[in-house]
Amino acid sequence: MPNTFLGSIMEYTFRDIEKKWKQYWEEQQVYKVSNDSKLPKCYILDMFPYPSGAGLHVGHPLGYIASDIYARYKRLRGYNVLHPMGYDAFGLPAEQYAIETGQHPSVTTEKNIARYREQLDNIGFSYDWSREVRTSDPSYYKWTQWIFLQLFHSWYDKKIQQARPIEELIKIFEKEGNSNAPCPTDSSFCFDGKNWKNYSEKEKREALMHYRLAYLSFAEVWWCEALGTVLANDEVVNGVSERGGHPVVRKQMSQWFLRITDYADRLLDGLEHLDWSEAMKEMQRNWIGKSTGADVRFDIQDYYGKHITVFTTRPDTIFGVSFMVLAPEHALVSEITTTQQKQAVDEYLLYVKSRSERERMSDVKQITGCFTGAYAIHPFTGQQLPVWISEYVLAGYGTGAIMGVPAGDSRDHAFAKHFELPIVNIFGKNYTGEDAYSEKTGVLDNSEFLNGLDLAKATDVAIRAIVDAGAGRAKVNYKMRDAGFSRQRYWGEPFPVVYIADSPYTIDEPQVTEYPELQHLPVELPVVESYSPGPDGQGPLANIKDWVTTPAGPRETNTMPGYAGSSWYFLRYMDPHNSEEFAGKAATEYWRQVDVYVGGNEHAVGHLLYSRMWTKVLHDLGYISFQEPFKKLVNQGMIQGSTRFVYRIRGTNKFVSSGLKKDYETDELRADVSIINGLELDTEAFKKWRDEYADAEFVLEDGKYITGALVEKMSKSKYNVVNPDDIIVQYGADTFRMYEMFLGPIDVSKPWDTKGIEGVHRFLKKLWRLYFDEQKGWIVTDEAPNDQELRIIHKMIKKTGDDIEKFAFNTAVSQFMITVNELSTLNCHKRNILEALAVLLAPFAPHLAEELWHGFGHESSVVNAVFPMHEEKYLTENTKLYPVAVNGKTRTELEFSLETDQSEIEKAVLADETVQKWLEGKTPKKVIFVKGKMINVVV
RNA sequence: GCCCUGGUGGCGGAAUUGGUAGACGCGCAGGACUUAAAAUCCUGUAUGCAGUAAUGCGUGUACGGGUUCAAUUCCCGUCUGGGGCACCA
Repeated sequence: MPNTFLGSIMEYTFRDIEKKWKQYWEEQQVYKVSNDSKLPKCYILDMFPYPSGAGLHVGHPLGYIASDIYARYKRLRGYNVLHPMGYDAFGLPAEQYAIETGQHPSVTTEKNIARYREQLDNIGFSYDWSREVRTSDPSYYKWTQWIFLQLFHSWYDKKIQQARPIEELIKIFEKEGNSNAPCPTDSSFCFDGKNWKNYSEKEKREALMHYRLAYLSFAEVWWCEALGTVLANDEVVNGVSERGGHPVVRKQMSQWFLRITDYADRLLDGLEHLDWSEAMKEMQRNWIGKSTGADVRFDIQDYYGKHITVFTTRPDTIFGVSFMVLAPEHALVSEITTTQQKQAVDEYLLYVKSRSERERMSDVKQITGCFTGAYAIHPFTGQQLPVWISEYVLAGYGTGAIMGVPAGDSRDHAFAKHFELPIVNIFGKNYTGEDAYSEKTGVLDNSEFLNGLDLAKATDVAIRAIVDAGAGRAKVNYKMRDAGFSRQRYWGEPFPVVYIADSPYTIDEPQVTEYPELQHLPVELPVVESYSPGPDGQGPLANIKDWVTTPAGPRETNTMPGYAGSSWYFLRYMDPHNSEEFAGKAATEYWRQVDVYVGGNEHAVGHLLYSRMWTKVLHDLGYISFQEPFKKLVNQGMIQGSTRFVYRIRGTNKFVSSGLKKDYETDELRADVSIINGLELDTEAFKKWRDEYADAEFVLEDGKYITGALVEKMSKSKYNVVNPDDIIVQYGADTFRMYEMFLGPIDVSKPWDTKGIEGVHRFLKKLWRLYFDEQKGWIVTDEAPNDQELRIIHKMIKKTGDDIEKFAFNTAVSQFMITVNELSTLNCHKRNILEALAVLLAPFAPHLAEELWHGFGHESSVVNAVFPMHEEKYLTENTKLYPVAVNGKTRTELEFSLETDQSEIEKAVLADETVQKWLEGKTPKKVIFVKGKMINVVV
């Protein structure tokens, strides 16, 4: 075999090899995917990244490498594989950076993307870059806006559990009002056909707003007076703004919402058929938080016709109520608070305004609240119940009010104890007086007609009684709330909305048609000079008069949130250059769902729920024929950083090695991982690292400076970031890819350790030497393989296939090492074995595999090779060395044929010398024999 | 606080369905080759005790219980690391 393709150097020269084949792939367009193929399809998708200014660190590509291996494997198995990549390019950090540096987000984003691309290309992915999408590209967000229009023009028909066009709802309203399509947010809002016809245009639109899937309503945001802007949760730290530490308060603002709650049941039920981890499904179930119970109405004393409605999952405990608690934001608070209590309530409200929802839920030990002075009336006993407000009741959950049942709920119990409110024991002996009894077993007491009833059965009886008394109804409640869809920001999709007489109209509505210039999609984000917030908490767009002002009326100045563009991007990859539709029907019908979706589990609820909702909406409206976006989901864990510490003797510029630090009073400081080899600090590099350390002195141990180490999140500020580019320069992309996979299971977090990569690199060099000799060059022979060699390669074939299917890449890499070790020991250089090995290697180390593949004389890329088949006959063994245990402890090993039956084995085992010794003359009770596994003698 | 998830040698990790715990790699120690180094190769490496040794016996998968002939694996409780909790993406 000629070895001219490599010149005379016969070492593993990964730099040349990788450069050569990257160029070849590019020239041959081997990763270009067609929508027109007879092959079965497979759609493998990575969660696209937000292109941050910091670039990729070694943690980011973990999932990308895994999906790339899977994608390459599927191609070898004969699939037409769609494996695209793009950028989630809108987001807060770019805008923040713009505020700080004055650079336009589109400029910095462009720069960051170029950097990401360069880093991604380094790693040798098989992406079809001709399909790249960017959410901030007008040709992309045109369709994000278009989907928003569909949401605006649709409502959810509960009867058929499907979204329908809003025109159909208008026809229903004209005919019969809303009796058959009750208002999703306010069941008391009723009208008939006649009412409808008499409504003004404005009233009609307000009524419809209660039904639209994208609608305008009010929500609280963090408002910072000093900065004159709305802040993200992230930007609020310990109750003050992160920038400047200014005070912040919750403030009501007009916001767009998506009516995701209408889809709650379908989002819940749809989980059943998804190939996602149980944990991930469970998180979504908890987020949706479906619970069944009852709405119960309590009249308010001295306020005729006013009542407090509570949602409870425990109507069976209705006789245990001894007080009521409203959320501080509850609309009734201002109405029912008595003059005597007003000051106290106002003070309490002020306190609550500064508290985040998180704090309110977390601080269970700190009990706060305030009496309103008002009383509610128990619907059965007529008893007076004091009405309190407290931060532990959240306005957004249920009805924003609860009935206090101290004997049955631990928070109510703590509240009653703290404020010395009465506790009614309705559980007999089960309630001890110490803690609430929250089990659902036992019998009720002190509960009138429920007395003696089993708790499990009492719920239905109680609900019936509540309904009969006209005091409420059975109710299903969801913890999930509608999704806030407005951001007071610049760097996001503008809404295709204008306000006419203060009412929002989308640009495709008839009222706007007289202004054709307004009807154009996309509504492009205007170029701005400044990113400072607009007046009254509006976003920066409000400052651009030219843009805001249109002949029809002012534009909406909010922009869409980060998840808008990412909720449907997987559809765009199918047909990324389509200018007529978000994606053509032929394309969506061919590619359909994503077969495997790989990404971090931090997206467990947000992104994954919104994508599922958008897919269902597009399905309901007839645009696509499937209703789940991601069939199988694989979550990758994080690669953590390994931070290094140096110890400075207090008040000096002298640093003491880790082992000696106990002798001094020291300060622990982070040092950059790049100037530390293992644990040993390069003291000269350290001096150069920062000016302040230029004349640092060191106290060494054994002539070395040993640093301290800690595993934590990889981040720039912790100086523990490792850049894949550096690793690739030193070891090559193939080593990097295999090492990332070798680190451990894909789904768990593990620390990065640059030292360990040597092992994988050594392995690739060892593999190389099966094919090449340093002096002789290509040494593969046509000699026929023997049985032992065949067994090795077939075991390898089976293991690789099985492991890739399971996403168990770490064990696949181990198996490669075992195989190469075995073949090296056997001095095997046979084509029959090594050609198959090269193909198996292709998904993991594509550059090296391509080199080897061409070494065999192939003209086409290994990407298009065929994955070898394993043959069972090489895998079956006919004898087994059984571990033999006495009373569960392994004492010896005996070899038997797999055909040997139990009685024969028993005989042989009991005759064995070692077994005899451990039996100590006793007769065995029984012998447990598991064929192919083990033998256990029980005495 | 609530929800999800992890905890196995000095380190990353392996272990079909409950069936020989520690595969593979790093690190470390010793050796070969070399003037030397790098590279490469070989040997050993959970731990305690006994033994010159081969080896033998005991302990051991965060901790405490339980089920089982047999538990890293199943059940109950405790401790602890990580992620999410609705405007970071």
